[in-house]
Parts: sequence; structure tokens; C-alpha cells
Amino acid sequence: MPELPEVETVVRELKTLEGREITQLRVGWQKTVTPGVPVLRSSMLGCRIRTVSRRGKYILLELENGDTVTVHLRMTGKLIFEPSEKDKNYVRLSLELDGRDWLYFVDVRKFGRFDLFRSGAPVLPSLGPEPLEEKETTRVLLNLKSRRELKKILLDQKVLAGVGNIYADEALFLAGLSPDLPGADLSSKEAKTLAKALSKVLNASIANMGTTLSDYRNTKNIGGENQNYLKVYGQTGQPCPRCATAISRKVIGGRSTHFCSKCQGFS
DNA sequence: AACAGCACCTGTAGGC
DNA sequence: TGCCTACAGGTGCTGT
Repeated sequence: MPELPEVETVVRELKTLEGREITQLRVGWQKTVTPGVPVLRSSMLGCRIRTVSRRGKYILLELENGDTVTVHLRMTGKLIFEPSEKDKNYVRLSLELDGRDWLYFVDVRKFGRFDLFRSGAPVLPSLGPEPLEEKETTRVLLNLKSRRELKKILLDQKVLAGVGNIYADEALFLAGLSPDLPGADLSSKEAKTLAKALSKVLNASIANMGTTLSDYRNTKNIGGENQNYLKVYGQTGQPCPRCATAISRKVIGGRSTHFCSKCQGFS
């Protein structure tokens, strides 16, 4: 569900966790914890959270013992302080802070994961650079050697970290590029245009507190507004906002891909 | 390197 | 109402 803008929205709110101590940890679905519950418990219990940050689609909790706990929300995960009655059926993990209030990890589909990186070990080493960094993104796109389709490349977290299905489609539309264009065929002008489109689309969504289609909510259980501004994602059959051609849908890399065949020159 | 296919899970929407 | 299929903001594994 959540891509970079949704995770960024949550992380900004979770800054309130900095300096707080984890006094209890409860797990409702064992597989939520990749290294196993005892390992996570031994690192987190009685420890304070030093900083909360984001890397790609991951939330990073850096602890005072130097360890880093990563949280990935996958499709339906959310971290919330006040779960609804319905949410309570899907609490997979909960953290008590300073012996007072609780933060709940709610996840209908059970795909979300907590992982642990020990002090000194590189955290999430295989992730590519952040797509909000326009210069670095341009450099990455300029140096693509692969003939894979652009859509697949944008979804590859080793290339760029944080772009998912919604914003890949939106950025390709804004850049006027076909999702099936081979990455290595990008001209330098097109690479710059796409890098600019990515940062624009992602920053706009952050300003709108993310896109809520069904499950995504911030820590206060409130959805975002960006779904009201999507140009192509989920707009199959609707008129293109630029040329009024009906928006097409095609599966690329196993994912629904939405585009305007006219504006994006789909081959 | 890079596919496709499937696995992980549950809920919802639409057709009949 | 029920049954069935398709689909969903993601990633990771296996075999080819």
C-alpha cells in the first residue's frame, strides 16, 4: 500500500517517539518479526528510541543501543496510536512507551515486517538512492544499461528506493514517457525530465499527506488527500487530463500499469 | 541478468 | 444470499 510519500507522512508524525522508552512489546502474529520475537525483544525492551527516519519505503527506528529496527508496511500495514474497533482484530504487534501509551501495528494482510540491524551493520544496504534527490536520480536514470521496461526499472528498489505502482505511473505520465520504453533508450533530456517528474509527483503527494485508496492511514487513523489528484493511476477508461484519450491499462511486470497511449507514445 | 510464476494473507467488488 | 473470480500502495523465492 504505502509508497514513499505515505511512509514519509507517517515518519514525520512518529518523530514524537524520539527519546521515549519501549517498556513492553507484544506480538500477535509471529511472522511479523523477521529475526524472531526473542531477538527483537532483547534489543528493544528497556531501550530508548534515538531517532525515527525513512529510507525508501522503510521506517527506521534507531535505538540508543545502536541497533536499528526497520518497519515495512507492505500492502496494508499501519502504525497508529488509536485503533478503531475494526482495527483491533488486526493488531499484529504493539509497543508500550514510557509505561503509558501504546503504538499499534495493524496489518490486515500480515505482509508487514519488523527487522533488526545490529549496531555497526549497514542498514538496508541494497536499496538504491532516494528519488527525491533530483540530481542523483538523474544520474541513475542517465546510466541505465538495461533494456527492461521503464515501469519495471522504477519499481526496482535497488535502482531507486521508494517508488511504487502509483507514483511510477504518475511520474511516467507527467514526463510523457511510455512505461514500456527500454531504460537504456532514455535520452539525457528524458532522464532529466523523468527525475524532475518523480520528485514533483512525490513531493506533491507528501504535501497532500499521501494517497488513500482503501487501507492507508496516518498514525491518527486519518487518510491522505492525494487520491483526488491522480492523473492516470486507477483511471482506466477515464479521459486523459491532457488530451481526453481514454486512459489504458496493461499489466507490466505483474503490476497494473495506467497510461495515456497518445501522450506517452505507447508502442 | 532477468523472466514468469508463485508464495505470503485477507478483504472487497462484480458477475451470475 | 451465495458462490466464484479477479484484484489490491509489496517483496522475495524458485526454477528456467
